[in-house]
Amino acid sequence: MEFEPRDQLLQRQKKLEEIAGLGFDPYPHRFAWKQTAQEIVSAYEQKSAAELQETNVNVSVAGRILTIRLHGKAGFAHIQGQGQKLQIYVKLDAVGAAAFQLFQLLDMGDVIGVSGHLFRTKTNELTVWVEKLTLLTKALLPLPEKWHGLADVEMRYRRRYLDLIANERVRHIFVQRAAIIRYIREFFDARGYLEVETPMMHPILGGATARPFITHHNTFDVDFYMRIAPELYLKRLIVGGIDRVYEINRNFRNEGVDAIHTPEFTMLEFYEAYSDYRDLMKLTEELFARLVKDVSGGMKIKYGEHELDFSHFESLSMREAICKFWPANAGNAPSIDELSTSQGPRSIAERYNNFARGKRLDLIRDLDKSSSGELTGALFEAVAEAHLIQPTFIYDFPTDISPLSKCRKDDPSVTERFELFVEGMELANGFSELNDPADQERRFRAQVETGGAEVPKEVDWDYIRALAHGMPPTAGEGVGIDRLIMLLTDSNSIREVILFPTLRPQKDSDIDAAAASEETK
RNA sequence: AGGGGCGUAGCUCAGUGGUAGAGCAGCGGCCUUUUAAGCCGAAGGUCGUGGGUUCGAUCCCCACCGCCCCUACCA
Repeated sequence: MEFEPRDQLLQRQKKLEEIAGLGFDPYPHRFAWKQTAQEIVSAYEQKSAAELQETNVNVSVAGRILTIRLHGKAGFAHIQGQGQKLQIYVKLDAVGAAAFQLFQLLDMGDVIGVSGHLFRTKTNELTVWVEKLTLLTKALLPLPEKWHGLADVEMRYRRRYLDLIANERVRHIFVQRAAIIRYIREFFDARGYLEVETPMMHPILGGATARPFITHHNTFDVDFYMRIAPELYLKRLIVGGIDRVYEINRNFRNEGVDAIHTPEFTMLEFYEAYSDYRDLMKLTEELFARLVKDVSGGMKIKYGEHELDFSHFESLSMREAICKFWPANAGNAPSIDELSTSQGPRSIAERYNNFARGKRLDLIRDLDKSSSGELTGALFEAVAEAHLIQPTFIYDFPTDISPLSKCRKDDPSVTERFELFVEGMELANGFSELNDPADQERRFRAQVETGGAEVPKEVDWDYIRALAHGMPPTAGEGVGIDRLIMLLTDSNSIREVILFPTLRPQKDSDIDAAAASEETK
């Protein structure tokens, strides 16, 4: 072991030997606790000093020492178990000479168990009057600073264990994350959905447009793609008669990393037979409203500077959104009719680019190479997306950017597809699933011809075959769980809601030193 | 990928073209109801790495490494 701070490590190793020398086991195997700190606090925090004295509540509780205040022949400490802090009072007279000697050798970070009774101090803090003190684990490295906690963002992510000990909010976020996901499961289970797990390693790319991670299977001697979406497998299950199905699991996309993107992220995907995208919009509104209520108690949540109101969801077609948020001074505002013509989006994009050049905004690129559907999508992103702060459904996505969605009967240039935006962030994407195998084959072929790293190299014939066996009319949706949790926990980065976010692997001094000591063995 | 910012003691942070400081943690001592405990004492640093400018660089310049923010791609 060659960790920093070297002097404190050595000091603690010395104490460890002293403790062992006194006959105490520094790493015992178990501790017969009777209560958690949480149980003690919730049961007795309302009890007065007199009540505690009368009932003489005996407790046995374990936790990590966060602070120590030694006063000669007595001392206070706070221990923390399951996120709950609890003060203990250790007095020479009460624990005896040997245990007090042990107490004096303890450091912040050590894990201990204490038995005794509850009382209140002069300042009325609920405290354990320790009668028996047991060391449960000696910590050889110190905790971060007790008042400011751990602030260095990089170290918070790399050594999440310290972040969790030092920063209460971090623990709370992951408790909430678990509760939110549990709630989602209950929501779908109650509606007759079956939760499944489908492959993470795919022989053919599909279900989304994204650059994949590629891995290799030795025995088969073939490459697999880490999945970018479970979509095509879940729809095979719809063909197989699992009429309501969902999966909550990781997707992997080999793309940019920023506040709302990370290479592995958690996605909820769900599919229900005999419904269409309108049904899913209703379901989505209900799910989100319930989650918000569960977390906040009301229909509103605070996110950064904004107050987000989930009691009402705005709803706009993509073309409407472009018209609505068309910037002033950007020339003639487009109309729905103009956007619906075959050359409309192109001339509108030109108008936008002329405006953007003057404002030094980013241009819509590849005007000549793009289809009118692609340009409509690009216009939406350029003009409207950032304005969608309050919960807003955008629907009627262009067909050529929606290869898995059903077209509208009255307008084949758009599909029965929607996305939910909050805080300018895409949170959900759902549509009436394309179930015409011939149409699906045409669109897959078109994709393969287009080419590109984010597009499948071959047609997924087994998926087409599944559709040929008949997939009932079905609606399906994906929800970015991490982003949802960002919103519900008022977190400004996706890395705040992922326990061990993907970071560049480190060559830190600790690792180097450890490696060095490995070599010298 | 482009632009901006940051990197100083184990942690949280000051600071300066003349080789560096505080608080906490750690160490020695005092203290039997403290709570960011207190008091006394001592210790702790190749100022991210490598170049350059300079009599002299932690500070100015360049490159690199890492992280953060914004923009672009993407969910």
